Amino acid sequence: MDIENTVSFLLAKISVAHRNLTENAAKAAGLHSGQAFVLVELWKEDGQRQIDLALKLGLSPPTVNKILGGLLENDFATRERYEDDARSTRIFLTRKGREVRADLEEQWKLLEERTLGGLTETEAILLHQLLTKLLVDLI
Amino acid sequence: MDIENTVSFLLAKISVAHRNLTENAAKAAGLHSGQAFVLVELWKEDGQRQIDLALKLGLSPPTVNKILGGLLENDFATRERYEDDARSTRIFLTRKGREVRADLEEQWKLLEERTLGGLTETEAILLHQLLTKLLVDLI
DNA sequence: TTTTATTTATTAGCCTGCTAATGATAAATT
DNA sequence: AATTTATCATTAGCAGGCTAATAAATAAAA
Repeated sequence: MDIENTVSFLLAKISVAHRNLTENAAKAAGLHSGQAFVLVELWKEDGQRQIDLALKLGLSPPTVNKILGGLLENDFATRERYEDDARSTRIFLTRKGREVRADLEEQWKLLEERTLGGLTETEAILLHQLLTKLLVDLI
Repeated sequence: MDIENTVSFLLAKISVAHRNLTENAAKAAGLHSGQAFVLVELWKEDGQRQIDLALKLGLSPPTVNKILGGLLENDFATRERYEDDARSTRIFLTRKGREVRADLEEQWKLLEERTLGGLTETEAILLHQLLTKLLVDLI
């Protein structure tokens, strides 16, 4: 078993390198990468409960909770008690949280170009298809 | 710019999911994932300096330093001063560090099967090629 | 030779992930 | 109705990453 010659090994290496790029992209928009992913989810549907965010993001509730701490602290979102269930809270975007979207999307475009820069168009499409399939399998 | 429809977004999602699987694989061999990657490097060449490990692994020196702390503490490796340069240290495998290899390789094989289980042989090969190219570009 | 610059390891502190454990609330069972 | 079980948010604590800052030693330059 040659560990280094596996897809798993490649994925691990790519993860670290790409995560650094992602962090830079988010930083250029005034965010951290984790905050960016939560915002993407809130842009799709505002006012979600933390547990639903965690489920949709594929993250643990404590992780989401921690990320939300940063978003609240930096005024990208607010937390309100859920009327129908006192255990839950709902997360709402602030104006700042809504307006950072354009900025992040621009930075994400640059990130994508950086990521795929060395591949041909055909390779990029193929990679996208394969990763989509891989993600479905991993979940 | 639809962030969710990018390779970068897919990579981020896959990273989290796959990292959890990797951690489990390492755990089954009595390791943490970071320790596994350092050991892979030491199995190729024993007695390396920390800075060289960091360079080859594509990690920052503090990260390697922290991971080594766990490896030393758990008796997988030892740290010795470098005779020719008092700034450096050399990391050597212990017997335990050498013997855990077979175990990790077995677990890694299972990890790889889990990772690629949903893909055909052709897709797996294609993915391996594309990821190899991607990694080279990202570094 | 003396000074300056570079390199190496390390520490501190942060973000992203996780699991385990708590407390509060809601739901289900008896 | 009372008890038990499940759910949700949160805290604590850990590993894997990072940058910035420090101390010590080497290398380079004056």
